[in-house]
Order: sequence, then structure tokens, then C-alpha cells
Amino acid sequence: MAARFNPLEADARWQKVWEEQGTFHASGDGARPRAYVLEMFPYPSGRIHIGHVRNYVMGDVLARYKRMNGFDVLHPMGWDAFGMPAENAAMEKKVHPGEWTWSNIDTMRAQLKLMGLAIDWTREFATCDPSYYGHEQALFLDLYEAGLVYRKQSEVNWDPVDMTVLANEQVIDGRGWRSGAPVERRKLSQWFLRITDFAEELLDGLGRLDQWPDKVRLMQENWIGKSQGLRFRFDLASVEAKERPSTGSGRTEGSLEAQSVRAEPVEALPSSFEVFTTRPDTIFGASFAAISPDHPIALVLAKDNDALTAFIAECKQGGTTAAELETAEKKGFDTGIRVIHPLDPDWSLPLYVANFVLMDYGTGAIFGCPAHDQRDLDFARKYGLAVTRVVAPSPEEADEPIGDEAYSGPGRLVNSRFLDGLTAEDAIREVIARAEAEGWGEGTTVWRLRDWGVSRQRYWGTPIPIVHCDACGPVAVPRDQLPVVLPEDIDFETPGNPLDRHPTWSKVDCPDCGGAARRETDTLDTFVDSSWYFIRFASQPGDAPFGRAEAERWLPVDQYIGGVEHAILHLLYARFWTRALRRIGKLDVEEPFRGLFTQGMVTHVTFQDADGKWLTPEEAESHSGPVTRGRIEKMSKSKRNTVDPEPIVDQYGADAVRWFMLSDSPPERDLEWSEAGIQGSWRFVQRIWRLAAEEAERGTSTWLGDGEDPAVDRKAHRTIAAVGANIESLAFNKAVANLYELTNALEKAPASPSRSRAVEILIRLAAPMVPHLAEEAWAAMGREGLIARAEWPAADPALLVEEEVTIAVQVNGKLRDTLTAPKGAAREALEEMALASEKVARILEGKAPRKVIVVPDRLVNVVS
RNA sequence: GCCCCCGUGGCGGAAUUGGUAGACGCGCUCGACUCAAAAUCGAGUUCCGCAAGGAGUGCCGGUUCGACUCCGGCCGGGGGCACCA
Repeated sequence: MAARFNPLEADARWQKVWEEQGTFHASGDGARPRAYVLEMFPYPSGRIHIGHVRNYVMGDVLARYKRMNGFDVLHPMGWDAFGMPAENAAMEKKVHPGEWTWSNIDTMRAQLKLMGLAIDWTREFATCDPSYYGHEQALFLDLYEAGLVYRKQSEVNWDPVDMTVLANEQVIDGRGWRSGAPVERRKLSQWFLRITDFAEELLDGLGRLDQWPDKVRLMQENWIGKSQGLRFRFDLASVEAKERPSTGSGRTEGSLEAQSVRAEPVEALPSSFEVFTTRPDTIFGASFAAISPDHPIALVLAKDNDALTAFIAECKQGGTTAAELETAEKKGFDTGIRVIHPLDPDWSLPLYVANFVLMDYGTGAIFGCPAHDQRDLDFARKYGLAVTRVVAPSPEEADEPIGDEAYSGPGRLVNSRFLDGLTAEDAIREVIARAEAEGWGEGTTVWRLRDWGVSRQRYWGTPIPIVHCDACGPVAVPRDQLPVVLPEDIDFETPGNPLDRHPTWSKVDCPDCGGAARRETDTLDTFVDSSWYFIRFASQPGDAPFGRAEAERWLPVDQYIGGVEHAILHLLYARFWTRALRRIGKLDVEEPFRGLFTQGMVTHVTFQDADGKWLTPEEAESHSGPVTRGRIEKMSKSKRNTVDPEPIVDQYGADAVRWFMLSDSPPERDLEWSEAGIQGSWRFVQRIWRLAAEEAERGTSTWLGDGEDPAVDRKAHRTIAAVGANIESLAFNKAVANLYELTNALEKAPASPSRSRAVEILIRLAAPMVPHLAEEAWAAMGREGLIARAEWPAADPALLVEEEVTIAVQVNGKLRDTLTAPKGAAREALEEMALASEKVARILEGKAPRKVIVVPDRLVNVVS
């Protein structure tokens, strides 16, 4: 038997055996319980980097562990293959996005296979394949027919020079990334999915996802953003230099819906509009009302008001991101109109158009209470509006002036007429009750969540299966004409969507009337692709997106693993899509992912030369000029600090790389890459090998040694329990430490049958992490079959029980001594032993302790 | 700006979730083996101190017999913010 494990030879050999034997095929025959382990599928960006390896190795350990525990494991792999980088490559390298993508897939598949992942490759697919996206188009039409898809105007980033839509990522400091022109917001008619119809159940469902990290559930909860509040009506009081429309009525009591002017464009100025507030208690602190620049009233007023038109145009500058909108300077335009306070007909407030009021949230209109909202306060100070305190933490502070900071804390109402003295909560209820009784408003729920805009003005995505006909409007592409396939002959010479410019692709006959019509040239958001791929992995018939019964047997995914950066969008969209399929009767699965684990990034040092040019670590080492060692950052192509696993695997073998990825850093936290670590892992792989080789040479059928070694037995069985528990909770770094401890103990232990058994246990426990080594050792020790299919050892409960425990002896909470006691010793006995300690006696100086706290099997704390 | 997370030796981290802080690994030091090196093995390694002892989990304060753990306030770093995936 070789003195060293040689991965360069062994890795490929075992990978071939696994492949030939179909070791990792999910059978789905129902003979064993099922487990579905899934890592977020990769975008084929070029080559695998070490961050991918970390992600897939984690899932792999769990998948192999589950298989050893008797599960029929589904552990698939595919490619999230549509996206912008392929189009960028097309522009820069003059290569077709498809060609670029498929070639990346080939490279990355080969690289992943080098890692020895226990994947069922028979289920692999790429989302850019018509055999995938055609089914996606069918699902889109299902949702369309169910009324869950609609079209509306929505804003995009517009590059006025390149005349093209920009992704948020393509807007750098408010400018187009290629043209450098200041970006504007422009309205476009786009397709939306009604995720807001599911807001309540998506929020509700979070409560039952008990195998999700709390922080992800909290983030989704905040994202969905349920707010209770009051929606109420402001009547317009006067319109300066403008005749007020005489109508004013037409509304019926209590029917605010009929009165709503929220989204509908209007021709003439209405007599009233609605605002929404979560703080109706502060209504007597109101000092202004404000509407969004997109509000119908603003648009009507702008028709013959050039200054307002200019102001609205000014508000359109800049991109669409929340960060940009919210950090923009708060600006307002006084319309000259005044609105009547709902609780006092003699009190009127100025009406502003303000850039910070979002048309998408609530009613697109607000009332401002500067004393208790920081944004309103800033606005009031800027425009010289009144600031009246209406909530005070104590009666003495009722007239305490508000400085630069709004008061958002608790307290009771002041300066608020009939509300004075009430708590804020009671005042909220009181105002809502009064509004409802008097008919000027009603308590309501609003959501921060907006509908999901899925239109993208890009080529490399799933074509939206709709035809636009002048006579019939938007018409669904008939099912028998799916998939709508992307044209191959396209050009990326000019910016914008090549589908738009294609001479023939979009020209089709209307499926309804047969007249000349035009294909939708927008493609679907790539988040749609990733919202159902896990269903397709479970079941992939040729003639349907999935087979319902088969998919329902595998789903939900038992353990989903991926980057925390997907905590909101991808995970929320996938949850929505799954629920939408349930609602339309296609798939009876409530939640797609039962268990979720969000892992940290792999980081690495960065280097720059004197000119600020980024250098790879290798370049930095051999660079002639001065080199600055930069921050440790997330691996990215642009910072040139990515680490390609392939040369490292070539040098150390897959197992050392796998082991290193699992060591040290807790998986949910970032891991800093270092070569020093990988050498340690290499050494460990060899240490296990030496133990196995030694036992193999000794020959386990004729175990030598001087009999049993109970300490080794106990250590081995405690390790079984600990490693199992730690793998199940994905605490791989702790499982690694457990295996190090066992290895250390076995290296020191003299030969014995116990030790021989323990070495075999060690090999089995390590198998999910270092599978090639484990197979090699398994074979060398003369075991039958593959260790990949061997059983996980069972821990003997009798060997897990401790007989003696070390008790900490504290005086006033400080450790002064320790003592050894039998497990389960009585409190009195422990107290007596502790007080007998010389060290304790010395500190007590003969005085009697005031109190003694005993925690059985743990500690005694003497309080003096 | 808003939401979320993280902060422990020279470094990565552990601590049964309020009960002996620093398991395990990396690095380093000393020693063994070697002509030498690599590999391997042994001992040591939070800080101050010869020691006794003292200090110590980003900072300040609080709760508790007892706080890395809970609470309040700060500082620093990271992720997400709806067209990056």
C-alpha cells in the first residue's frame, strides 16, 4: 500500500467509477425516503472560481451524508444561462451570446466535475435552451390566462445618448456606463406579475419556514412591508388663478374606491384626492400635503404650468434605484392649491409636488407632519412651513420645541384637541374610527411590495410569448407555436435590443385575426428562469414544464444553499411562482424550499500597481514597480482577485481543496482564501491516509493489540454523534474540528481492536468531505463496494455518556479552582467539595459565604 | 437614505445558547530525525508578570451570583434596496 495518497491518479479513477455505476442518480422509485439537496445554480460567467467550489462542496457533503443515511438523494446541477454578461461579451468580443454561454458551460461543467461532486448529471439543463424556456413561456401564458400577468407603464433608466434602457448596474454615478450621459427615468409599457396578490400569504408563510435563517425571514418581512394606517381624503380648498371644477360630488358615502384618483390619468382637476398615512395620530401636526410628480393632479396642473412641467422633468433626472431616489435632495413645488384639513374645515394646508413621494407606494400622496417625521421636518425647514409638536414623551415637554431632529419616540398626544392625552396607539385608533364614522377616510393596509416587472429590453433572455395586434391588442402565442425561439442572426453593433432591430423576427400574423402583427420584443427577467428551475430538476418531461405527481414527490427542496445576496429577490420570486402555480392548480406545493442556508463569500487580497491598475496576486509578486496591498474583498473579475480552483486541484487534489473550503470559517460567514490553509488540508488528507494504510497493513481480520481501548471507543462514538449533528446543521467547520480531534486521538492511541474500528469509523465520517481519499482507503482496507454507498456509522448511546465531569469553582463569578466529580453528583456534595477547596478558603478568609450557587455537572459559585 | 448581518489571540475560528473564554486549524518558537532540505514526530504559544497574581471577547453603560452570550447607546466592516446574477 502506498505511503502517500496520490490524488492526481486517484481522483479521476474514482470519478469514473461513480459515473459508470451511476452512483449519484436519483432513482425516485420510492424504495427509500427522499432528500432533495440543491445549491443555487451558477451563471456561466466563464470559469469556476473558488466561491462556486465552496457553495457546491457544502451541498455535496450534505448530499453524500444523506445518501449514506439511506436516502434517495436528488442533487442536480444546471445553468442559469440567460443574462447581461453574455450580451456584453457579444459587444466586446464579437461573439454570439449563445456561443459564449455554451462554451462557458462546457468549461465550468468540466471544472465542477474535477471536484468529484455527487451530482446527478443526467438532469442537467441550461435555461437558455429552448427546451427549457419554451416551457417557461407556457407557464407564463398559464399565469397570463389566470389574470396574474398585466401590462402597465413603468419607469426605466434611460440613456439619452445611446437611446437605450440601462440596467441599474449600468448606471455609474448617475451616468450611462458607455455614453457617460446623465441618466433619466423614462416610462415604458411593461409586463408585470401580480406578486402583490400574494403579499399576505407570502408574509404569512414566512412564519412556517422554521428551517430558514431568521435574518432572511426578517428581510423578506420588511421587504413585503405590511403597514396598517389610514387612507383619507383631502378636499381642495382653492385653485389660484384657475377655475375649480364645479362637480365635486358624484361620490357616495363611504365609497372611497369610487373616489380614488390614484392611478387613473384625469383630464380635469378633481375636487379631492387620497393620502395614506401610518401615523394618523399626528394629523393635527400636519403642515402640508404633498403628491408625487407622477400623481394625476400634478400632471393636470402641469398642462398649463411651465414651471411645474420643468420641476417634474427635473424630478425625472437620475436613475430608478431606491438608493438614488432616497438620497436625492428633497425638493418640492408649491402648487398654490390649498387642501382642507379633514378635521377642521377652516384649516387649510399648502399642496406641494415633492420628489420624495413615490407613486408606487400608498396613494402617491401624503400629508406632512414635520415634528414627527425626519423627512417631513427637513422639507418644512427648507420651505418655511410650521412645525407643531403633537406627541410628547411627558406632559412637561408638551411645548418643547422640535430642533433638527423629529421626535419619533413614544408618548402622549398634545396640541391635538380631542386626542390630547391619548397614547399614540389609542390616537391612531380614535382617528381611524372618526374618519370611518364621518366618511372621509378608512383604516387600511398597504404594502411596500410592488408587482414584479418582468419585461427586459434585451436579447439574451426568454422571449415573452405575446403578439401585439393593432386590432386585437396583446394576444397570447398559441401553445402549439411554442417555443418562441430567439433568432440566431443578430447584431450587437448598435446599443439597444437587437430583437427590436431584427428585420423579420418580430413580424408575424395575429393569431386571432390573422392580420399583420408584431411580436413582443422584450424578454423575461432572468429571475423568472430561476423561479421554477428546481421544479424542472425534479421532473422533466418533454411535452410539459414538469410532471405534477413526480414534482410533488420531490418537492419542496429539503435543503437549499446559496449566497445571502439572494435573500430577498430570488427567494421571494421563487416563493411567489410556486404559490402562483398552486393557485392555478398546476402544482400543489406551498413553499419551494423547506430548509435554506445562506453561505458567505470567499474573499481574497487585492493588489494595485502605482497607477492604480489591479494586479493578480501572482503579478503583484513578480511586479517590478511599487505594489499596494489593498483590502481583502469579495472575489471579482474586475479586481483581479479571483482564484481559479483548477491549478490548485491539480497540485493538491480535489479532497484537499474540498476540506479547506469546509474548514475554519463558519459556512455562513465570509472565508478568506489563503494558500497556507490549503497546505494544512493537504497534510490532513495524508494523515488520514497513513492511519488507514497502517490499519490495512495490520490486517483487520486479525486485529492485533492488547485488547479493547474504552477511551478510543468513547472518542470514536462521540465523534460519530458530533459530526452527524454538525453536518445536519451545516456547521461544517465544527465537523472538521471533530474529525481533527479524532485523528489526533487515534494517532496517539496504541494498536487495538478499538483503534482499528475507530479508524474505519473515521474513514466513513470523512467520506462526505474527502470522498476520493475515502474510496481509496475503503478499497485498501478490503471493504466491499463503494463507500459512497456505505452506511453512516451508528453511535452507541452507552458510549456517549460521561462518567466524570470537571466542575468549575468560582468565587464571586471568578474561576478559582476546578474539581472532578462523578456525573450527576448531588448539589450538597458539590457545595461541600467546593467549600473544601484551599483556594476558596484562602479568598473567603474564614468568613462564611453569603450564598452558594450550584449548577449540577457544571459549576459552583461561592458568593462572599 | 432605508432594511439586515458581523466584530473573540499574530490569523481563521470554538464556547452545549446565561455557567471553566480561546476547542480545532494556520502561523510562529524550541527540540528530535537528516550531510542538508522537505516530509514527519514531540513540546510550547491570549496579553502583562520571574512568580504570586492581574487584565481580557470593537467602545461606553446597564441587568445578573455569573455576560462573548441579554438590554441601551456609540464606533468599525459587510450584504441587499426591485433591470447584476
